[in-house]
Amino acid sequence: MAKFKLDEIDHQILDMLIDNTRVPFTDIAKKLLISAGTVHVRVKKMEDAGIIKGSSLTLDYKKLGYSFIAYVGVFLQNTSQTKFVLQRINEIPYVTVAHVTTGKFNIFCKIRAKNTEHAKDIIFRLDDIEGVYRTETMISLEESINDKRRLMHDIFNAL
Amino acid sequence: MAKFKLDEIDHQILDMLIDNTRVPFTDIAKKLLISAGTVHVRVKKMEDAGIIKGSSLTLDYKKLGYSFIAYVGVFLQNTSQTKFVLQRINEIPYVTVAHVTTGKFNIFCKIRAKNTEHAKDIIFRLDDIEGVYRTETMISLEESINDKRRLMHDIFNAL
DNA sequence: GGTGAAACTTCTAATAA
DNA sequence: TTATTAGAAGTTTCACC
Repeated sequence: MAKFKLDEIDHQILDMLIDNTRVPFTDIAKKLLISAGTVHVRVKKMEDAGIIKGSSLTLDYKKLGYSFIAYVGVFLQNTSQTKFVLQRINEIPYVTVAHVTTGKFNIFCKIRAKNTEHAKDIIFRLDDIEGVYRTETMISLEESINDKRRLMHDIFNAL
Repeated sequence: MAKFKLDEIDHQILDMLIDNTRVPFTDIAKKLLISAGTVHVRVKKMEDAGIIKGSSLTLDYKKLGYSFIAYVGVFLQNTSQTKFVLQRINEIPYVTVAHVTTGKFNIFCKIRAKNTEHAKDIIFRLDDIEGVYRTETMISLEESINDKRRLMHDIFNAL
């Protein structure tokens, strides 16, 4: 795959879309003083290149009754089981993301649950996976998400 | 704020939008055998209720040159400094999310960097924050993101 | 609540520059 | 590559169930 080079216009388009994917292309065009057709072509190109992988809603999980977040470090009996255990972990929908990591833990994952009771069930389920030696849980008392826009701004200035 | 109750139609609408926020309301309407106007009204209601907080692009950070992910546990000299340190941490755009946690660390955050060199700079910057005693880094060797759709499916069936 | 149609806005692809 | 254009498609409102 050829390396895709984004220019300033592309950056600005992404910048406008990153916080609201439903911004009309005509609005973007007006702001950037280009035509809506150009916006369309460029977005399509970025999609084709895989830079834009998709779009998603940001939901308020608290309002949906899922206010519990924790990180769970997983110790394996043997690192050769990593792939297998990772697959089992990914079968649990309440695990939002899992990482194979260096350092203390072999696998490290984030879970989203209704409450402590529910979290307990999820953690027990993780503990029960064949090859898992033990787990260690860190409960999130407060989550502070950084604006994607700021990272993007930095990415663009650094590129 | 009055508790907002989602019904089956709302779930289905969210289910269609969660993976692609630009799905036309007319498509959703057709699939759910309702009118496009109804879809519009319901989405607006969920936005007003704050269930839908926004929408965002999913970008391929690797393709943008940011292939390094790590989790950094932060030890504070004193927990009274939590708020202050959290604010300093959030000023770093490469920190995508930070949590105040129970357990080993006081604060726990995820960083996204270009490479190890860049990550080093970020971690040093974290170390340099006033009130930070020391940090502990776990490098992600492999990230496996779980489909939001699956969590949502479970949330809806549980509600 | 929901509908369906009208009025308005946006998208998209073809063509031209 | 980008702009223009025009028909297709989507959004949004509103009178009426």
